[in-house]
Amino acid sequence: MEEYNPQKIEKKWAEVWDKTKLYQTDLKSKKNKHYNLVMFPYPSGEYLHIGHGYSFSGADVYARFKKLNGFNVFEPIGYDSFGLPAENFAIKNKVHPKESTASNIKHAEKQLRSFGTMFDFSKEVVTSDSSYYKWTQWLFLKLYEKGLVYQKESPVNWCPKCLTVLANEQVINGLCERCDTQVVQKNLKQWFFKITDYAERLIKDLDKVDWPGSSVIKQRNWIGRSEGVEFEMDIVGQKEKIKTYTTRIDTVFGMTYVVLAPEHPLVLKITSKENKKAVEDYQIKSQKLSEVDRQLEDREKTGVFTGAYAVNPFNNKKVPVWIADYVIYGYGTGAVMAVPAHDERDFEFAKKYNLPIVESIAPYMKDDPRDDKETEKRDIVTAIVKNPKNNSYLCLNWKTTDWKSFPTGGTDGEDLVKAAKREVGEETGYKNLKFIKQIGDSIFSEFYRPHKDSNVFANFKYLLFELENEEKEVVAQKEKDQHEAVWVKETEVSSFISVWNQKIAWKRYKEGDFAYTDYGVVINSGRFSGLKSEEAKEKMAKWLEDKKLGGKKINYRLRDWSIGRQRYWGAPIPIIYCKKCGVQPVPEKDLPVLLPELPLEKVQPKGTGKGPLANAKEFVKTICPKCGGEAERETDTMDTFVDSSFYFLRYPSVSNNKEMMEKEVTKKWLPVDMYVGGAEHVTMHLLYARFITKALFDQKLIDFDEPFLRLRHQGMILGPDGKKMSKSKGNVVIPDEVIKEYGADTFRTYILFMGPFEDGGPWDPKGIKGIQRFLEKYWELANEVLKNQKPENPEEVIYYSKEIEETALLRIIHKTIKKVSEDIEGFRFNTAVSSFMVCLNEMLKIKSKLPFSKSSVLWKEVLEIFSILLSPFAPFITEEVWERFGNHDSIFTAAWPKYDEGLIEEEVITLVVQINGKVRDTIEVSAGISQKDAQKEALKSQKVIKYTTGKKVANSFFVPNKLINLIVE
RNA sequence: GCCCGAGUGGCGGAAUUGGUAUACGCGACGGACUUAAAAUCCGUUGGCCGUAAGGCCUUGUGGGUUCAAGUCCCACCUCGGGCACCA
Repeated sequence: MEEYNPQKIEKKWAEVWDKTKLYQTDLKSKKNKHYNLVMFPYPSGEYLHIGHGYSFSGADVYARFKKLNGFNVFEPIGYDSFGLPAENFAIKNKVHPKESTASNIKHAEKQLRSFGTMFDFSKEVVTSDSSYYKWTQWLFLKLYEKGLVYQKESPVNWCPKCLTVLANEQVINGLCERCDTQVVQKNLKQWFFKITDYAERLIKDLDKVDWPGSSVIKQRNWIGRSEGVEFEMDIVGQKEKIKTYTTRIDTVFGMTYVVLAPEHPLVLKITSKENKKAVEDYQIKSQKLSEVDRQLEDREKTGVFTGAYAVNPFNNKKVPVWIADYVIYGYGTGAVMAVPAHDERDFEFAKKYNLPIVESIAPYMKDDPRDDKETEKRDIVTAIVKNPKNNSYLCLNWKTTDWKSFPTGGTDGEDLVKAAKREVGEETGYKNLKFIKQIGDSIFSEFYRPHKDSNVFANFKYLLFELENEEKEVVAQKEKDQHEAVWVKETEVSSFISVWNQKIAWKRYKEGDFAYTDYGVVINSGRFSGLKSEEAKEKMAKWLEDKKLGGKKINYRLRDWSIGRQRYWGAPIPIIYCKKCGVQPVPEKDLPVLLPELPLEKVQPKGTGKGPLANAKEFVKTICPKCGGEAERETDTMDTFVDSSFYFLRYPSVSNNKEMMEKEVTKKWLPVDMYVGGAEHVTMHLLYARFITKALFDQKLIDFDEPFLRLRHQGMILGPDGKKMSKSKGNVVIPDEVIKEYGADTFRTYILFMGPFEDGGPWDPKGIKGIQRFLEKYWELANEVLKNQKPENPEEVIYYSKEIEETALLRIIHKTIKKVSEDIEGFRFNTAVSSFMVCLNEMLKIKSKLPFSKSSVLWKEVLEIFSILLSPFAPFITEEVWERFGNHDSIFTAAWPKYDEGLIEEEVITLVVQINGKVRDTIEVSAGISQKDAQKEALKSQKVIKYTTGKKVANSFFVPNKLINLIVE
C-alpha cells in the first residue's frame, strides 16, 4: 500500500489551490458572507513563530468550517510592517528598513502558504506601502476635520532607548513595551487623538459584541469609568477656588485637609510667603521623578504645606491645603479632599504629617432584618474587659446560639460606662472594673430578634476596662442558662469572637486606627448623620447642586492617545506649518505624503526630540497649501497602532486607489464576523480599532459602529521549557521545522489538540506522534476502502441493511458529525480532534467485523463524511483522499454533513445503578426504560442484591437513560 | 491592594443542565513480529489493601448543601494574567 507522504501531497495541493484560485474570494458574490479575520503579523525579521501557527490554524479551521457550511468566506492576510521592531531590525542588520521589510514579507508569505491556510493573498495589505499609508494619512485628516486631533505640550512617556514617545498603553509597569527600558517623562509638543470623547460609548457598546468576558472586563477597567461628585471650595483670604473630585462625597465631613498635585496651576498662587521655598523645592523635585519612581509601590508619601486653607462648604471648617505627588494632575481635577479616616492613602499621609483624623462613616451591616416587621432603635454597649494579670479577656460562650462575644447590653439612655459595668456584673458577676477608654466610634447593625419579633437598628459602642480584682457577685440562673463566661488569651481573641462588629472593634483596639473604606452609616455629619452612605451620596450631591457649588460628575481613567513618534519607519503626519497661516493639514489631493528615502545612517534617531525626518531637508521644505508661501512639514510619524486600527476596513477595498472603503463592498463585508488574535491586544489595538470605527461611523463613512462582532483569543504557546519564547532564552520553536518533518496537516491538528485554544501552553514535541499515527491510520483506512470501492459483483452490495455493524458505523459517524460541528462552532478544537480519534478507533473495530465486500458503498460514504469533517484541520490529506474517491471538485466545495438525530440514539443503553449514592453496577437496558422497570431490572443484579437483601428500598432517584440511585436502609 | 482566570493520573488534558471522574493523546510496562533495533500490532496503566473475588480512598485544603458535588455555597492556600497612589 502507498504510504502517507505529507510532503508530496501538500506540495501538490498548494499548487492546485493556487492555480484554481480556490481561496480568492469573490467579494461581489451574492452568497452569505463570512468575514474571518486574524490579527496580521509584524514581519520584524524573526520567523513567524509557532504562536502564529497556532492562531492561524484555529482561525483557519473556523474559516474552512464556515466555507463548508455554505458561506462565502473571506480570510485575508497582510503585514503590519511599519514600526519599531522592523526599524530596529533593519538598523541592527545594517539594511534599509524598506529592503528588510520586503524580504521579511517574502519569507513570511512562504511560511504562511506552508501552513495550509485559506488566506486570500490577492488582497494583501502592507502598511508600509504608500498605497496603504496614504489611507493612514487620510484617516488622520478625517479625524482632524472633526476636531478629534489636537496638539498639546505635555509631559509624555519617553523611551530613552527607542528615542521616541510612547502611548500610555505602550508603557508596561513603567517600562517600554518593546525594549523594557525604563520610561521617563519629557515635556514635548505632541499629537493626540481624542479617544476620551468616546469613553462612554466604548464602555457601553461592549454590550453589543460577543467577546470573551474577561476581555470585556479588561477593556472596561482600562477605560475606568467612575461616578462621583465635583465641587468647589473657597480658599481663605483668596479669590481662587479649589475644584475637587471625589467618589466618596459621603465621607466629606471627615475631610481634614486638601491635597493638590504638585503641578497644579493653583499651587503658586495660593502658597504663602513662608512656605514658598519649600513648595517650589518640592515641585522641582517631583518634576524630576520619572513616572516609574512616582508609581513605585512602597514609596513613602511625601508632601508640603502651602500655608493656605480651604473651606469645607458642608461645615465651613478650615482645612490646610497641601501638595503631594500621590495626587495625579491628569485625573479628575488634580485636587483631592483628604479623608484619612476612610481612605488608606490619606490615612498614611495624615499619620506621617500628624494631620487630624475624623471619623464620618461608621461600619454598618444589614443582618437579615425582616421587611414586614417594625424596627426599633437601640443603643448598645460592649465591654472589652482585660485581666492584666494574665493578659486575657472576658468573653461569653453562648449556649442558646452559636455566638461567641464580649459582654454586651442595651444602655437604655444610661451613661455608657455605667451601663457597661452593669452588664458585665449581670452576665459574669465581676464587679470591680476600671474604665480605660472608648474604642473607635459607633458600629451599626440591623437585624431581626425572634424573641421580640421585631427588628433592631443597633448603635454599638465599645469600652475598654481593666479588671481590678476577681471579686464576683452572684449570677442569675437565667443568665447562666444563656451563656458561660470564659477568659480568652489575648492571642486567641480574634479567632474566638464570632460577632462581626466586635471583630472590627477588636481590630481597632489591637492594631490602632485604620482607614475604614467600606460604605456604612454617616456619623458626625450634621444634618446628614444617620443616613446610609448611598443615601448620603445622593443628598449631598443634591445639596451641592442647590448651592451651585458642584454636582455629579463622571470621570474616566482613559487618556487621549498620543500618536506622534520621533522615528523614521512610519507614516508621516500630513501636517504643514506655515509661518503665516499656522498649522495646515495637507489637502487630501496631495496624499500620500511620501516617506523620504533616507540613507540608513540617517534613519537612526538622535534623541533630540525631533525624528530623523527633520534631517531630510527636501522633505521638510514645502509650500503652504493655503497661501503658497514657504512652509515646513511635520516630521513626526504616526504610531503603528494607527496603521492597524483600520486595516480590516481596507482589505475588501484593497484594489481601489480612489477610496479607502468602497461603498458597496464595505456595506456587504463589514463588520468582521470572527476575529482571532491574542488577548495582549485588548487595551491597545482592539480599543483603538473600536474608537476609529466609531469616529468613522459618526462621519457617516460607514454604517456600523462596532468593528468585530465576535472575538476569540488564542493562548500563548510557550517554549518547551515552559517559559515565554525568546531568542535570548534560545527556546524559540518555528513551525517550519515541524512542518518539514510531519507536514502541515499534522502540525495544525496537533497544535489544536494540545489543549483549549484560549489556554495555550508549552510546546511539547513528544505528543505529535499521536496525531501522525492518527492521520496514517485514516490514510490507510481510506485507501483500503478505495481499493474495495467497486465490488466485483455489484449484486453483492447490501446497502443499509440492518446488520448491527452497519448500524454501529452509521451511529458513530453521525455522533461525530454532531460533536465536531458543535465543537468547531465553540472553538473547542481539542475535543473535536479527540472525537475524530474516537470515531476512527470505532470504525477500525467495526471493520474487523464488517467486510468491505459487502458494504463498500456504505464505507465509502462514511469515509467521505469523515473526510469532510476532518478537512478544516487537515486540508491536504483530506483533499487527496477526496480526489481519490473520484470527486473532481475540491472537498472545500462540498457541503458540511447533517446528522440524523434518529441514527444517534442508542437502542440499548448502559444504566448506572447506585446504592445510596455509590456506583455498584451497570446494566444494559433498552433506551427509554421507565423508572419502575429500571428499578425492577436493577434489583435483579447480583451485585445489587448483595446490598439489598434484608433491606427495604426506601426511595429511588432516576435520571432517564443514565442512572438509577436506590436508597436502602 | 483591587479585578479576572485556573488548580483533575507520570505528562497534555476530558467530563452538555449536579448523575459511571480520569474520555482522547503522550509516556511507561508486558507481549507479538524481527537475527536485532526502529516502525507496526495486541494487552495493562489513578492510589492503597488483597492470590483472587472484592473493598476502601481520590479532582489544591477545610467545611457546607444534596439521594448524588470536579461541577453549587462559605472560608483558605497556590499559581497565571490584568490594573495599580485614578481620590
